[in-house]
Amino acid sequence: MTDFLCDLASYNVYSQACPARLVLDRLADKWSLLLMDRLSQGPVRFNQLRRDVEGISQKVLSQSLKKLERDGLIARRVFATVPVTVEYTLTELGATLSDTVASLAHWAERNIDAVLASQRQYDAHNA
Amino acid sequence: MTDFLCDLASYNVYSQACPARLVLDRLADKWSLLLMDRLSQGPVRFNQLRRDVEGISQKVLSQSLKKLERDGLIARRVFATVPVTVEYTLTELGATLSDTVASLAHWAERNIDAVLASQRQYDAHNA
DNA sequence: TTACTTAGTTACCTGAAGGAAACCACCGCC
DNA sequence: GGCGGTGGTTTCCTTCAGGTAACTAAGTAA
Repeated sequence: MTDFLCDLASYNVYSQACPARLVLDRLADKWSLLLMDRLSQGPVRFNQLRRDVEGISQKVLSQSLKKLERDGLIARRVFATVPVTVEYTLTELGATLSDTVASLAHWAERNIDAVLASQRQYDAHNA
Repeated sequence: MTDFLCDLASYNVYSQACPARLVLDRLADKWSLLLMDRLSQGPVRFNQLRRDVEGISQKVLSQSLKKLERDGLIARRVFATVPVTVEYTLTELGATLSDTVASLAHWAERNIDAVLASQRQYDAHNA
């Protein structure tokens, strides 16, 4: 079994050692995709993100942003205003990912009804 | 702040109540994306999946497949062979998602080096 | 002087995800 | 009779992501 995804780099996402799994794992948390999607619309400040992405706590927002920044997907810029302003933007690298992220979120939006219907049917069948 | 993703359905992915978050959360576990990607290449049996997707345990594989089936993304077919054969395939709904999933995994593969480099730089800077 | 804003950090706690290992039934093979 | 393969379930345990709440610090406005 081979996979086109990893052949060129002689990696295999299905392999435990494949570093691409790190990327997948990073995005596979509760908030990263949502934050990436929000930032794809333009620069946003910390508290604005916190208000926009409902339900995220200050701590987790801070942690998530740090991880995304460490991965080079977003950039953090501090402005010496009063009070201090911190602006987050997608990097070029992050921007290359945003289309995919958007299409994922877009898919969720378009197909949520089908998914919910399937869940109801499944639950009814196994009741 | 509005989002093109949810406007038509009067949903908002950033809203806690948006059901699309359910989909995002479902995919945001350790194995779902990997399993979807593996199944996008064609039908696979249980133990074949287990062998291919390195590191997944029998229990978690079983659980993940059930959830994906419940969501209508994959189908389970039992063949009365000896020993019994169980084959998993993407549904039509699942197939519409596989392109996006593949592009996400593909992105990870192409850009893993940039991500790892960014991590090293970040860690060096904050040492 | 009190309160509010900015952007965080820290401590504590809990639930759920996931790993390990054993167990099940069925059957073929040798 | 014991081993291997099929496809699971169950139990137990641990880890960690994430939630809550309090705290910091600097400055502004009432």
